[in-house]
Amino acid sequence: MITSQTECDKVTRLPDHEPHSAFAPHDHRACEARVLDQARDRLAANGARLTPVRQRTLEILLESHRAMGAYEVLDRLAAEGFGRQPPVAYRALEFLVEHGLAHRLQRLNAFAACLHPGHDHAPAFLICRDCDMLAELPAAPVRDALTDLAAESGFQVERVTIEALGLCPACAGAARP
Amino acid sequence: MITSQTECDKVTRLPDHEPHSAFAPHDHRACEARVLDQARDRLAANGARLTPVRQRTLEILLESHRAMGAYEVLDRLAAEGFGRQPPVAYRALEFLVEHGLAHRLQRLNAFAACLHPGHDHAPAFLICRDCDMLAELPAAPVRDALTDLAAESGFQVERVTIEALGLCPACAGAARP
DNA sequence: CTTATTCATGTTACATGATAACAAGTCAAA
DNA sequence: TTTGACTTGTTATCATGTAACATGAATAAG
Ligand SMILES: [Zn+2]
Ligand SMILES: [Zn+2]
Ligand SMILES: [Zn+2]
Ligand SMILES: [Zn+2]
Repeated sequence: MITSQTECDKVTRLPDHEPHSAFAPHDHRACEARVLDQARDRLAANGARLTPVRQRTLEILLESHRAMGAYEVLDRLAAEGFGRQPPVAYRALEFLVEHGLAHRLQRLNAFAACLHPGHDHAPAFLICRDCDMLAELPAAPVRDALTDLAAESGFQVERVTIEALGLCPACAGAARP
Repeated sequence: MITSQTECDKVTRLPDHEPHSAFAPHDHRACEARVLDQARDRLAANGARLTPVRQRTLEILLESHRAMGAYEVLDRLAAEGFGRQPPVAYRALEFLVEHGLAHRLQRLNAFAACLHPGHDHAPAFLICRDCDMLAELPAAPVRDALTDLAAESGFQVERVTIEALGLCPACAGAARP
């Protein structure tokens, strides 16, 4: 494990790194390219290799702001000539998660590309129950509230999972016009 | 679905309902009996039936302050003469969750008895990575922090999962003497 | 350059988690 | 007492996740 739970969270104030929420309309090509670049930098810094399967896995995750199941990823990889057995996908996904390039969504048993891989972070997730879109949120305030509460009973928090299910702006608007 | 996300959270200030954290040493027999009683009351109020499988499932969950996998519960049920097929356990567990008598732990793919079933609530969970013990925490402050953050991007939060992994007081003490 | 070592990729086989669909039994209201 | 809702059980199948092992590629020593 290389990433740390300590989150930067300055990221939301740096337009270059986090220009908008995933929910806001945006140039997604640029979004993909930017993340891929940052990912490459980060791996180089860590001395880890972005091999073809790994890169392709990241690209597949990056195609949309949605979480994908491991088998969905595997089907894509297999169709492109990579191995067709589960460990192929799980290993690539695990690698990406370990290096902070993807997140695992516990509620969904699924994975999603990290949108600001330049920073170690443990974000909160907003998952739209209607369109499956996903956004990362700087979780520091939320996490701190939890860590404080836990400390009252002597519990030492190490890793936190914060996932919200609900309606994204678009779907909320469509439901109630 | 009968339970609501709206949490009472007054519960921690009512010694009768939440005398102590699950981590603190306590008379667990009394703990079990109290929860079982409250569960009965609640089901009666809802017009739902606590059938033998359901009661036994709840009792099994209540034996420890740990989360149990569905198949672990199933093995126990089967050994006591109930059905030995997965739906037997999943249905009982689903019933308990629907009526606010048990929680599902997303990180663990497991279930745990609710410790204060007298109130609708969506607590945060503290999970000890060493001894697997589990505690419920009133999550209102944490949840509110998240709901506010989400609102800034126009997202409407409906359900929230908050689970922390770390060390309980006992295990933290043992690790660093 | 060659060999040793590590890391990456692929496989098979299996373990664990979850649900669909159907049959039979139970219970209470009409 | 019959109806209809609910409960329990089954079989069968799907979904998710790993262990263990063999082969191949990249890197590091020698
Ligand atoms: Zn984008
Ligand atoms: Zn949506
Ligand atoms: Zn107890
Ligand atoms: Zn512990």
